[in-house]
Amino acid sequence: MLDERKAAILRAVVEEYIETAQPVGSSHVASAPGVDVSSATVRNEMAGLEAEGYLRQPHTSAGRVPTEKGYRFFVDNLRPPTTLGDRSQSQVREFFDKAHGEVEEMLAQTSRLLSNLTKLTSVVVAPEPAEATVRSVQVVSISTTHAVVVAVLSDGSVEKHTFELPGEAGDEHVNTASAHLARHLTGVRRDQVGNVPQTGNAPTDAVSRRAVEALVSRRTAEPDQVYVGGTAHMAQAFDALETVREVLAVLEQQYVVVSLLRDVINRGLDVAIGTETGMPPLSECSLVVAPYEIDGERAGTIGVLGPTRMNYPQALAAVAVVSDRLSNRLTEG
Amino acid sequence: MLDERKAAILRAVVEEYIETAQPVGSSHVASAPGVDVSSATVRNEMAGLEAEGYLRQPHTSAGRVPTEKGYRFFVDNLRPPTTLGDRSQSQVREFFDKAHGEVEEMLAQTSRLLSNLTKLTSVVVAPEPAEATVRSVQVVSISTTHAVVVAVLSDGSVEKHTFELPGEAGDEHVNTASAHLARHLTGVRRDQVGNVPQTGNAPTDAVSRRAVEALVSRRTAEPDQVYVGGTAHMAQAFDALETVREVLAVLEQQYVVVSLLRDVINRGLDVAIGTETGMPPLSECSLVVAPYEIDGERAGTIGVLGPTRMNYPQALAAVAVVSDRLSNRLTEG
DNA sequence: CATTAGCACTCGGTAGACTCGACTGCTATC
DNA sequence: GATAGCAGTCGAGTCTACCGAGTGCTAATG
Repeated sequence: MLDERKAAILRAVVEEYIETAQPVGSSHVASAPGVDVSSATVRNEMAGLEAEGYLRQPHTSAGRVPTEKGYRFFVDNLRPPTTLGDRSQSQVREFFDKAHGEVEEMLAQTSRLLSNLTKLTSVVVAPEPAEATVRSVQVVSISTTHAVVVAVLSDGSVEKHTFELPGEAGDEHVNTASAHLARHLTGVRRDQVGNVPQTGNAPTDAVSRRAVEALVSRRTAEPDQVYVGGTAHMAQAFDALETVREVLAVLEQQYVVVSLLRDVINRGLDVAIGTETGMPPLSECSLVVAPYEIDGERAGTIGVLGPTRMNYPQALAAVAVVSDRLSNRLTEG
Repeated sequence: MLDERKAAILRAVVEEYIETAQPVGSSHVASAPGVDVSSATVRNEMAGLEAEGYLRQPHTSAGRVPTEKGYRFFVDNLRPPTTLGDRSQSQVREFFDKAHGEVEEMLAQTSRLLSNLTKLTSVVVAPEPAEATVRSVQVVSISTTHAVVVAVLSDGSVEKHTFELPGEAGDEHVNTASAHLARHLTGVRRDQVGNVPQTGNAPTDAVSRRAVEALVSRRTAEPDQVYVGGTAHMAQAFDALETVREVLAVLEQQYVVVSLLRDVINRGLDVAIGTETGMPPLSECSLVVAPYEIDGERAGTIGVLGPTRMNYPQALAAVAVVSDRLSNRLTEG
C-alpha cells in the first residue's frame, strides 16, 4: 500500500495525464492541489513509485506516465466520488423521459447516448431471455414450401424462424400444428421448449417437429445481440492507425465483444485496464462496465471502451447512471 | 474524348496508382504493357492529360495521380472485364451454398463476405417490405398493462410492436381484438394497413385501434435496416486519422448511409467517386453499389466503400456477383 | 512531323548536426 | 526529512546539404 503522499502524487499524475495525454513532470505535480511539497521531493517519490511499478518513464528525460498498476490503484483507491456534469445529467434525464418504443431500439439509442456522454466507444449487450416464458406460439405459412414459427415471450420479445415445410404438409396441417403448438408450449419457459406430444397425424406432426427444432436451434445458435456505438471516437483516441484497426476488428466480432463483457462482469470487476481485458488487441484499451437489471434480475451489460488513459471517474459515473436508469425503464416498461 | 494513346496512358496511371498508392512517373508508364512509346512521349501526353483534368501532380517533381475525372473515365471507358479470382469465386460459392437461416442473418453475413472479398468497408441495406401482404396478425398480452402486436408478412418478415393496453381491457378483449384484426387484416398489403371496422364492444375496439396504430407508426418511423461491415479496413485505407474518424462518423448514421446508397442508385450510377457521393466527409472515398432483387423486384442495395484509389474492377466484380447470388438466394428462399 | 534522347531543373524526403528545453537524479544544505 | 541547485540526458524541432525521382524543354532523328 502507498503512503498518503505517494498516493496524492499518483493521483495527480493520473489526473494530469488523463487530461493532457502528455507525460507529466515533477513540477506540474508539485503545483497540483493536494501535493504541498517541492518538485524535488516529488521527484524522489516518483522514483519510488516507478520502482514499485505504478509509474513508467517513456524516455529518460521525460515525465512519468501511469502503468496499468497505477491506473488500477487510482480506480480502486483514489477515485473521487464523481457525478456527471449538469449538462450530461439532463441529457440522460431527457433521453429516458422521451425514450419509447421497442427494447431493441432503446438499447441501440442507449448505446448512442453512452458514447455521446463519454466520447468513447460504447457497447450494450441485450438481455438474455432465459427466464421468459412463452406467451404465444404460431406457425404461419408464407409460401407453399416455407413457413414461419413465431413465438411471443413474456418479456415482450418476439422470436421468429423460417423453416421448410415437409412435402406432404398443406395449409390445414400448418394450422393444426399451429394450434397444437400453442396448446402445448404456451406457458413453458423459453429455455425448456422441447418436443411436444404427437397428434397422430403425420404431416401435422412433421410440421410441429420442424417448428420446435427451429425454435430450439435458434436458441442455441444465436449469439446475444450487441449494439456498438461511437467507434469514430476510437480514431481519436490513438495516434497509431494500426491500433485503431485492431480495435475495430475486435469490435466487429459481436461474439467476442459479448464474451468479453460477460467475462469482466463475472470476475466481479467494473473496470478492466489494458491487459486485464485478456485480449491482446485491447492491451491499450480499458473497459468500464455495469450490468443492468430487469425486475431485479441481471439482464444485460453496458459498457464503454476507450484508451487506458481515459477519464475513469467520468466513465464510471456515466455507465453507472445509465445502467441505473435503463434498469428502471426496462423494469417498468 | 481521349485518343487511344492517352487512354492507355491514363489506364496505366490508374492501375499503377491503385496498386502502389504512389504517384506514378512517366518511366513506369512507358514500361507498362499497352504503352509502346518512350517516357518522353508519355511525359508530353501526361502534361496534356493534366491540362484536361484527368491527372494531377501532387508536387512539381512528383509523378501523376488520377483526379476524380480520371477515375471516372477509367471506370466508364477503361474498366477491364474483370472477374473475381478463383479463390474469391469459390469463397462466394461456398458462402451461398452453406448460407441458411433468416434473411437478417444472411444480410449481416453477406456484409462480412463483401468486406472479406474486397478488403473494404461494406454496406448492405435490407429489403423494403412495401409489396408484402399480411399473412397473419396476432395480439398477445404480456402483462396486465401491455400487449404485443405481431404481424407475419408474406415475405417471411415479422414485425412486432409493444403498446399499452387501455385500462378497461382484459384478456378476453385482447383475444377478441386479436381475432378481429386477424380477420380484417390478413391478406391486406402491408402499406395499406389501416383502421378496421368497429365491433361495437368498446374495450375490444380500443385494443384494436391501438394495435393498428402501433403497426402504422412502426411502418413510418422505422428506417431501413442496414448492415455495415469491415470498418477496420477504413483504418488502413487512409493515413490521416481525421479522415478515418469522419468516415466512421458517417457510417454510424444508418439513415445517412441508407439514403446515400439510394441516392446513388437513383442517379443510375454503380460507382460514386469522391465528391460525387455528395457527402463532404466522403470526398476521399468512393462507393460501389449494386441493387439486389427478390422475385425480379428491386429489393435492397449492397455496396462497398473505400478510398478513391480503390481497386474498382475488383470491387465492381465482387459487388455484382454477390448481388446476383444474393438475389437468387433470396428469391428462392 | 511525330517521336525520342538528352539535359537542366525542381522539389520532396532523408540524414546529420545542432540547439532547445523539459525532465531527471544526485548532492549539499537547511 | 525536505529542498534548492546543478549537472546530465534525451526527445523534438530546426537547419543544411544532398540525393534522386520526375518533370519540361530542346534538339536530333526516322
